[in-house]
Amino acid sequence: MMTEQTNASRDDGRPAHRYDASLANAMEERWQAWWESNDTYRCPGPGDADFDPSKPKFYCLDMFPYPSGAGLHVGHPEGYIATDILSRFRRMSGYNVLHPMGFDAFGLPAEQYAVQTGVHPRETTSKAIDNFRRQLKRFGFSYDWSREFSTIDESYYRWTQWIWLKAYEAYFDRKLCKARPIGELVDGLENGTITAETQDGEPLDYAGMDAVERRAYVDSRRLAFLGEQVVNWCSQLGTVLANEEVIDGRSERGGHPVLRKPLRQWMFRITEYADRLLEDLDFIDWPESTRIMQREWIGRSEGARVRFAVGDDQLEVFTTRPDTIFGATYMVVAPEHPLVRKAIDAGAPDEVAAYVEVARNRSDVDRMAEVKEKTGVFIGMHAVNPATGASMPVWTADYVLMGYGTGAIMAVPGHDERDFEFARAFDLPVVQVVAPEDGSEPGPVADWDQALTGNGLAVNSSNEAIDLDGLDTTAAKTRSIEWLESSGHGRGFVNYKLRDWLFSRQRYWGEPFPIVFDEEGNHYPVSESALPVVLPELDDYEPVISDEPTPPLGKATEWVNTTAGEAGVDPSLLPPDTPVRRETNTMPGWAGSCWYYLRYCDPGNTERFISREAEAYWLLSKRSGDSDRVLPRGEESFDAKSYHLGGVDLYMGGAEHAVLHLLYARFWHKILFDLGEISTPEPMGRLFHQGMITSFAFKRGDGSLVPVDEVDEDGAGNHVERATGETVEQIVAKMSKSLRNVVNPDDIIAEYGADTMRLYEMYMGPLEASAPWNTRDIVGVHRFLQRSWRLAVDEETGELAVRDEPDESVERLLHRTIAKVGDDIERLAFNTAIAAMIEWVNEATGTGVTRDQLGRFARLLAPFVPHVAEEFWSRLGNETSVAFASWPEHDESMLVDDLVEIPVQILGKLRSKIQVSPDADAGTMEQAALADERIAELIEGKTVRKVVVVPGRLVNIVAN
RNA sequence: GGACCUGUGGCGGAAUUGGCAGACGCAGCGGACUUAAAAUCCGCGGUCCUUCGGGACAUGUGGGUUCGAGUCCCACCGGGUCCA
Repeated sequence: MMTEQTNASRDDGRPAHRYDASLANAMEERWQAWWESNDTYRCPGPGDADFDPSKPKFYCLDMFPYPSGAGLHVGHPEGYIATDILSRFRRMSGYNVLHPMGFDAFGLPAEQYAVQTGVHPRETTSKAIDNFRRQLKRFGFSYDWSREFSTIDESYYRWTQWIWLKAYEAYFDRKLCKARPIGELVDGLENGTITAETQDGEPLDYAGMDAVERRAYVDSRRLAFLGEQVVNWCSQLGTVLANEEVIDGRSERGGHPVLRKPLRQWMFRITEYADRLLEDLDFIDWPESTRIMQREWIGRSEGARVRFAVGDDQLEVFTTRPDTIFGATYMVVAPEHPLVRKAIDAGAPDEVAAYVEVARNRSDVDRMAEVKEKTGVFIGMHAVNPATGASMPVWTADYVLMGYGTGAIMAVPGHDERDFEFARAFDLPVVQVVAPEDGSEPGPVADWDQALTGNGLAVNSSNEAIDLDGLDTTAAKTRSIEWLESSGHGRGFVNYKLRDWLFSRQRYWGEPFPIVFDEEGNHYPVSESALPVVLPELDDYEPVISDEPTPPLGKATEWVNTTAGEAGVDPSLLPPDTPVRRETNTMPGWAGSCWYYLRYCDPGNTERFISREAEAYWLLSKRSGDSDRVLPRGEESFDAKSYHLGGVDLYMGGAEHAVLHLLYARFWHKILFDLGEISTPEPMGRLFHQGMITSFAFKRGDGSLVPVDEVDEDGAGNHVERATGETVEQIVAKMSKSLRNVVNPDDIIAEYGADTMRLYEMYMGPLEASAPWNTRDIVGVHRFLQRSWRLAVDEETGELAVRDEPDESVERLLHRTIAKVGDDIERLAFNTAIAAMIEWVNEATGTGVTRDQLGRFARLLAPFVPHVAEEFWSRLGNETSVAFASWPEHDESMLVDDLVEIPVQILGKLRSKIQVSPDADAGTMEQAALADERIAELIEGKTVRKVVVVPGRLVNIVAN
């Protein structure tokens, strides 16, 4: 099948056929070309002539990369190598393996780079993609490149727009707890089966609304809706940012200041899905840490909303402790709260306005942090506590955030730590309304040095209408909510930290929204048949730096100002000649990555975003057995007992996406599931985060960093800065340009070959752990490949060199190795799998192997080092790729030795060893142990109190 | 401040269920081959003591459970991540 490899031309005196960098590189490139010309890794799916539906499926997905101009660094491929090993292993075990790759190419960095260089982002992006693809291919990954796409492809973002339209044309039915077409809401409202309500669940009078109000109401219920929100406007980036993208009051990317201002923006009603996003976390095989992060992000808390009278106004608060309402002694509102503005307008002291001005410029993080000094100011108003009738002062303080709950709290200083500290700082009254559960006596409140925050029994909590005294906290909460509801002072309420998802960006390099506005400002969808709405060409895509958001797409005036017919609005919605303005915002960078895993199943489909057949095959997996593929679709509820919730069998990627990307993708997936477009409620059944590859860096005595290439190591293991001769401390740090400790995979491959590089990254340690890159160590796995090569090939002649009869112990160990490597791959424990193969090669070195043994070894190697494996496989006379050879079998009886060595302990300390048959019973082992010469000597004159025997493991004699 | 993860030779790490701690690799040392070196092959290798049989101490520190603890429990110290 392939021509013979030779290195005969070299003149360095080394054997002509030694496995070294030049031989590895030549061989790897030769096999990569062969795979490409034979479509070796093309993966047929439903609808393809050569698709075999009888095989089980395995969908193995990497988080696709954002192709930066800098190219790959050695940290990138770690996860890709791991998934490639598992994909190859599954392929050899008889699975249809879907293992795709593509590029997440819209987004801010490309646009910023384009603005800097003046080159169109499409050009720079496609160059970066070409470079990434070249680098990835050089690793010999078994991706089906025929399925590759980028999120910037029109044939892809057409469907991104289509999915957005689906959300636009849907609402969330709170009774069914799922998305339904918006038409069902309109019908229900018209015939009275659905009651209109606010976002917070307060009823609205739909019948009493005029046509404009009705339209506004229905529009407000869409899953993708236009909301007026206080947004994070970053004038330097020229865009608004999601809360998640703002850290410490600055943009996550670039660290530019962010201004808060109200703006009409496209939003996603992700809050409606809060409970389902929370509940389904229990059923997916994800790292616990990631599920915890998502739970905390969603931040569900049960409690009550309570209304307090403030003069003629009402002040509504959210509290998780409605049972402590009798202990509320003052109120606190966020500095941004409308009541503060009102107080200032009504002539509050100047210090109120001054305080608001200062607080406004502090970041949420600073404000939430436990600071020594509590700050705040009385705004000159009083609220009435509905439980006690007491008049309570209203303060404003920055420890209350406008973004959480209602931006106002009732302060219960006796039972809340921050309220307590605030009350002490400003000499506000403290009242005890909860007694400790254990019956202890906390003494008079004046002597307390901290709040009593735990659960307990209610005290001092009764009036004519309600008596909580003696109830435990849980019962008191329930009782107090009943009273709030019956008395009209409030109601039970579940609050979430999760906010609705701001989905508009004032950027050029993103997906346009398929929507237009008429002259009254009403919005109309572009019909499906008119998709995609293509991003117009612009000569000048620079953002307008201004405090007023001005999307660059506004500059494409001919594109923006069009007619309904031209834009593709359904004529039944709007006459074709109606003048309309296109939406000039674009979608954020997250959009394309929300559903790309679906598209890989059927990337060329022009009729649907994914065919139902492809989706059913690749995404729906039963918990056991694979024959029955009937879909639980339609009105039936999803049967979580029979099916995995998610379709992707393994999703590999960094933990930095634990919340945003993974939450957004789950949300989109659930919308599509509710609308019957796909058949699983979760996108990713199993998630795994590979660790980070770090790098050594060096620190001077004063803490400053020394570039890695300016440090030498002396013989004694000390590190010395070359320029000064001073000893520096070695530390482990993230790879970064400034530390000059970045390693480029191209260099490593040139020096050792891709197989060695793959092996090294997997041998560094457990996949989930971070480990420092150490180029010095690579030679170890390279030598392993050299020894493996020498087992098979005569280094002088290049001929296959095998023996005729197998060596007994080499054969025995090979069976063990096959068993261990298979097990280890299943557990993603590639480091120990490699160690096992090294042990076998060391055992066989000097002894030699047979053709048959080499064939099995080649198949063991195939997932890890596909090029070397393919070479061995081919030299053994096989015509087809080792990628589809079956995984070698092992004989269980070969795993058992005739005799095993058993440690014998006295009082838990190792004293001797005995040889017994592996299935020896406890009695036999005890006898053998006591009969052992050395043991007999040691227990001489002592009483044997007990003998612990673990058959096959050890004997422990308790004697004294 | 809280939650979770983590700590094993000079270094990366192994020990899958409580059962011989340190697999495998790097670096180091010794030997073979070589005029020499590289490469390769073989061997040694936690620390301390030793009469060379072995013994004592060892998985961040201190306690506990157990015949037996790197592994389980409690407290503390250091590192990391997330939340506040």
